[in-house]
Amino acid sequence: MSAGHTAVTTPAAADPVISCETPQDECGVRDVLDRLGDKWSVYVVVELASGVLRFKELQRRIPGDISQRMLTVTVRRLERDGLVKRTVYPTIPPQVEYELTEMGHSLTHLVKALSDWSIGHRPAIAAARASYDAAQRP
Amino acid sequence: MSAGHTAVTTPAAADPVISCETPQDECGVRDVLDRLGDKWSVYVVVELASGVLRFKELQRRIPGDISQRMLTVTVRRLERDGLVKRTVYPTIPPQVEYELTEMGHSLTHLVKALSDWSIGHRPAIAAARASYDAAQRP
DNA sequence: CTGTATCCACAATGATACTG
DNA sequence: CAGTATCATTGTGGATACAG
Repeated sequence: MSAGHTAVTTPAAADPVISCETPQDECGVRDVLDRLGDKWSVYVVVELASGVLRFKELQRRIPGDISQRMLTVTVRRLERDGLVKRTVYPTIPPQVEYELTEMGHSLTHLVKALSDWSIGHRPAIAAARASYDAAQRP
Repeated sequence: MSAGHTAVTTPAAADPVISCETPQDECGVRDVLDRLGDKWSVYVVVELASGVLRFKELQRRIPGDISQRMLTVTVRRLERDGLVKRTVYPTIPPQVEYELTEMGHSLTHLVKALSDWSIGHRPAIAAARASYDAAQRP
């Protein structure tokens, strides 16, 4: 080990949660996180998890009033990432169907786990926030 | 079923990934997603997963050069949510240790799953993007 | 060392109007 | 219906200076 700095908090350095070749690497986790992190992608995946939907129907089902523009942007990104398949029927009026790809469906399991965790820990998080806020404003 | 609109894409409406009381509800999933979605929280959780770390050491380990300000903001949010415990030793110079709470550690499993999925599907996502981009620019 | 306080740049989102 | 284009607004993050 290199000397030269205090060893006060030399950490366990146990099993890393994300293992990369280089420490400064992100292993592409950010790619997925960016998609999960934007405001609407998760909801699109969630809605499409149960079946094929047209644009307008998808828009109606997503909680929180997603704008036409943002739904377009979001499904395009998901399509580009290979998570969503877009099928255009050249009818009048136009009809476009969206569905998850196989990879998209595999993400569903993660979203489900995320959802379960969120719901399960919601009270604890709320309590922690209340406690923290109370401590900050005596 | 209500008549009045085409039943072209009546979806399966199978098992919902996220089940809420009201369709417009989010079940607090967004609370967690907001934390997972910001630029640094996941990396803080990842680094703290392997042990206790001081501020500066945490900053050094996080990939991508997090600024002092953003690290402070991030750990404060995590602390408020009850995911991180902050311990201050009133020494000179000051010494502050960060560690995951039990709840924080439980999140680690999710992050691990996320990481695994990301790494596993990284090539597929890259291929999908390349394919999509190629199709857009003939 | 571990912060806090400002100010600033830019990306993400939203509102609106228009089109095939 | 399913978009695209444009503009306005907001949120998030980064740079910097300063403090206990």
